[in-house]
Amino acid sequence: MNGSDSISTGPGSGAPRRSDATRGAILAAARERFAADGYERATIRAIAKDANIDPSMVMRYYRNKEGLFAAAVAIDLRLPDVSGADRRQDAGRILVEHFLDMWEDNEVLTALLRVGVTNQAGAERMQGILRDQLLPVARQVCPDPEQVPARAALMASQLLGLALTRYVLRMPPAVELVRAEIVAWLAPTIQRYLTAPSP
Amino acid sequence: MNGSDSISTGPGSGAPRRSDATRGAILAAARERFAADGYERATIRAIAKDANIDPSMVMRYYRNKEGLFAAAVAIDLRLPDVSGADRRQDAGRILVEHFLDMWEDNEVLTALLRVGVTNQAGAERMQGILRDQLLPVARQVCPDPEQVPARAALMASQLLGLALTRYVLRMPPAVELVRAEIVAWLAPTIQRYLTAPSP
DNA sequence: GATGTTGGCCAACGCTCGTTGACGACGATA
DNA sequence: TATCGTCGTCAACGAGCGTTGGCCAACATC
Repeated sequence: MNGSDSISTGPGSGAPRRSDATRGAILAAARERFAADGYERATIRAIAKDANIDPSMVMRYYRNKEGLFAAAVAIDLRLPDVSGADRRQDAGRILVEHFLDMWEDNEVLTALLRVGVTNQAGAERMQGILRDQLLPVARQVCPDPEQVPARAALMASQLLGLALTRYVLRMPPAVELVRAEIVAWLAPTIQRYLTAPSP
Repeated sequence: MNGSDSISTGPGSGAPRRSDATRGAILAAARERFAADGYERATIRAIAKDANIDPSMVMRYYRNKEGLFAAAVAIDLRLPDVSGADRRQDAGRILVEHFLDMWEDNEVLTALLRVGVTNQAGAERMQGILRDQLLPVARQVCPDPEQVPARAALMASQLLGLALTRYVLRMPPAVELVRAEIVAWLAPTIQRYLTAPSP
């Protein structure tokens, strides 16, 4: 009936289709290419070849390249709750560890960062994540509600900066840092940005 | 005589030429486009149009797109000396203020960051800047020589993270921070990354 | 077994890109 | 004034891009 039924961006949109495997292969290939090459150089043709299907299938399932990107980088950071009195003073460490977990096994984040830098839609997606996911966390632990956006932005600057130097630019000294070092250095920074009195 | 004489990447390569104005216009337009659009979307044609000349002139003067990029993003951070005993304890503030100065009036840095994220040559250029310019500064103030690379990388992560969120992604809360706030929040972070005992 | 729907491939479109080479106009030098 | 290197334009090339539409085979439904 509805023509747009055949365009889906995720689960929960009806019965399983025979093409679900192909759709998944396309999404997986797209994430990999977007992460490795950025928006412009990740071509539909290359993604289709990775997924072993014809480029026209990508258009059928995701309408156009923008739709494919939107479907490929749907992200839930699954940020932990840090509102408890005991966890509040550990928020920095908890958040840094969580971010490292997310980045290490999730190429979607690399894709999003790479694309966000050169693509308006990608940048807006990242702004949305800051607003909808990072800001609420800051609100949990930050004393003054008025300072929440600024503190969330500071936290984002340090966490994204680490991701940038380590996972995207791959600067050797940043790559060589081991997990424990990163946590030990960054956790106090994040903790201070979130809870320390305004300097 | 030498054909490659006509391809120059900067001053000091001989007598002034009649085409110096054009060369400069091309470089200025290239910087603007690379900063605004990244490597792929900054087309030679668009740059040439901005400079009011024919695209083929760009090729004649800079050989190809890669050569143009290399010429456009030659960067000297002009990092201040922080080796004096009195300045050493102020290194964080001095460096943060210097970085803000550099970023605010210098679109070359935005260009380099935008391109570094999606282009291998750009990424290598940034690695070179970390190695040749940031690392020596860390060496001036860092107690243990063995820790210099790690500490420089931490400093880079915070400074580039700020540039990323504020000047490239333009996340609203990061844009709204005023200069004094940024210095007050980031200076202690940088100072700690450089001089605090290993945690 | 006929019919309609879905999954997939193929060939082509219009467009833009980086790049090339031929050619004319200008200005310095002799 | 004649010559020659420099500056600039114009038209075109081959390639790759996103995207489209037609076609065929496999499946589901009756």
